[in-house]
Amino acid sequence: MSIAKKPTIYDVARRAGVSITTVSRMLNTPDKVNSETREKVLVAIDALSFVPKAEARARAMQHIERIGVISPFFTAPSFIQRLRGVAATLSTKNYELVIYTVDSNDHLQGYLSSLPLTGNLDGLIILSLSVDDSQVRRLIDHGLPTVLIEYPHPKLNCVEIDDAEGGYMATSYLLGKGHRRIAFLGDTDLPEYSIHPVSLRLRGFRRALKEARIKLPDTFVRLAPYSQDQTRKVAKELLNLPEPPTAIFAATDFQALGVLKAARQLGFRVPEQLAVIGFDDLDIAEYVDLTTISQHLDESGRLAVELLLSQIESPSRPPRHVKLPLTLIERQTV
Amino acid sequence: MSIAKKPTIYDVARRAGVSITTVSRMLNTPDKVNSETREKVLVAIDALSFVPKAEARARAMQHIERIGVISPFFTAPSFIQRLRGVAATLSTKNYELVIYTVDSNDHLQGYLSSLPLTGNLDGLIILSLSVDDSQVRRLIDHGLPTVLIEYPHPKLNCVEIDDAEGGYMATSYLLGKGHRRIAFLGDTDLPEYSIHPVSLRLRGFRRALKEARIKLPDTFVRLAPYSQDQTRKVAKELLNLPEPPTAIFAATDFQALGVLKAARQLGFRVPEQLAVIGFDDLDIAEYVDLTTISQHLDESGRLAVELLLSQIESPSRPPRHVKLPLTLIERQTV
DNA sequence: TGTTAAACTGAAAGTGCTTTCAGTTCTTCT
DNA sequence: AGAAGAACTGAAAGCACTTTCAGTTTAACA
Repeated sequence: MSIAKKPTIYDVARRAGVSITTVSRMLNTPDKVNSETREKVLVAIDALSFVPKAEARARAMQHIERIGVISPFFTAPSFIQRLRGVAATLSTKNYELVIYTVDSNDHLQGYLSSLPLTGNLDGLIILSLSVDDSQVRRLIDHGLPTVLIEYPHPKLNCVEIDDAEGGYMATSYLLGKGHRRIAFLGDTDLPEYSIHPVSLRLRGFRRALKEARIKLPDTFVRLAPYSQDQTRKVAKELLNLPEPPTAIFAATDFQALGVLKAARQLGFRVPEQLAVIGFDDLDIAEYVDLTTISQHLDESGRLAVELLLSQIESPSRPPRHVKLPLTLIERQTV
Repeated sequence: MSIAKKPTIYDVARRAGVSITTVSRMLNTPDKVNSETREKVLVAIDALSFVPKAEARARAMQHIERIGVISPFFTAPSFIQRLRGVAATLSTKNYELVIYTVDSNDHLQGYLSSLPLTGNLDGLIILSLSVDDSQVRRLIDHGLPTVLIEYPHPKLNCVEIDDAEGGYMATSYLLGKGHRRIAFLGDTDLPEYSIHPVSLRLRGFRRALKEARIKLPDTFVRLAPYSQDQTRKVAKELLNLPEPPTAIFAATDFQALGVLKAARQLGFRVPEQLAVIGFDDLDIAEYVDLTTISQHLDESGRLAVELLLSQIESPSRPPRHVKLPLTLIERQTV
């Protein structure tokens, strides 16, 4: 063994008979180099067992091309669909996507305090999680561009959803179809700290009924844990009431599915005997012909990435808040 | 207020009224700097809350364990469910999860050549993508522990699915229920390079029929692009045949959904007039009561992570191949 | 007071890599 | 065959620091 000098791209370039530029390109944007050249370089790299020095790279690159997403542990399909929008947009941009899933507030806390410091993120997207003022301060102080989805904050970029309006829309639609006995089925997965989207949807629901001067029996507002079984159980209770509702507004599509199944099992015909409207417009909604409020989940992810990138480019830009329009998707369950 | 740029030693030097050299020395060999100067520099550093960039990054990079997942651009729900298994398992392990989505073979090629070098990865999971020998060689040469899901390779750890067997199981089940006119509906999303899982499922299907001495009309094997519309269209063609099948084996749950919808639209009662069996056992399958072959998608992700971690711990261990058992889930569509 | 060595300091030359920009080659279309 | 473009490639200019080396100061001593 001779003097073990670490090979650099210069060595690789010389050996491969190309310029260092080409070697670098081969490493970073391989699709922009001819496959023959690529092969040559690869051979040289392997022969020298060359490893690019991370530190030098970091220096030369003004940004690291990594963006992080903090998401609740993704069992909920809506998170995934948002994430898909993020991934789709990012994949064309040559950014690395790092996923941090959190299952508790503590966990989130932890990420929020360490992530800005380690400094190897160009930007951060926080999905369906609420952050408090002090955490926001830290993010801003450390200059980590951030965008929030679903739980807005005045000092940061946000993609907001007008949940109350959505609840109002759904309810008005049901009202317009002549329903007067309308029930609400939401979930109980309440984050203790901030306003839960489902609560806002309920608020919109209440407002619509109030404006239509329809009194709402207490028994018509039900919350069930976010699971199929529980939802089905509660839906059945609703349908077994002496005077059951003629329509149910489920706060999420996922729960609408539970309602639909309960209805089927109890022999209610949809939409003739029971109308069901959901909220989200998950992929599944289309398969099961669920009428729902679309909140353009994929789009929200896309938008978040765009906000983030533009913030990364011009860090001094004031934060933007974008509210995605909600759309009523008429299908077969109302 | 906006603190845009991170400070560099130039900023510190200017502020302290010294040269960058001095700042650097102050940082690295403080004892070689006059204590007054030292004080000045220190003040400037604090004022700007300066952190040497590259160093911070290098440090951060060293201590964080990262594992990467290369996945086809995830529109298919099955990828997502596998990914979920990966994320779930990793979240307890204090690893960073980096996602690379690819949309073409070139793209994959690119990642495979650069990731082992610049990726800074401790391990790699390749999801539903086939890699050729030379790429495998490189992964091994560079000592990047890797596990493959769905497309196996002898030299690497793999989580395999016995697709042919699954096709056989599904078909036998249908046969057992008395069906004799059984059609197959697969997708056409064939990767040019290797054996497509759907082809294997078809193979199992054919074998089961052959063993039962049932002749299979050519019209009963259909391929549709992986989309709801297309699938529905093809399913309808099948059902509009003069002698339509009494059962359809859909190569994926996603397509089974299309079949179900087509059946509903054409007024076929399921399972009385048409039995449908899928493959995958997506979450949705349960909601729609689809009878299907479960390939334990979440579990495959979990397993992959475990194989990977154990390989990271003992790099010299020979590659393992694990075949997850398939399970027939009886629900309401057969 | 003049020397001289010790203690500092800053300009400039690396460090290993990325990226811009202009030039070269290869296609394709007319 | 020629023109217009697309696809590649390399020279050179960074990036954020570290290090060398040639000065300046300062201190100390005769």
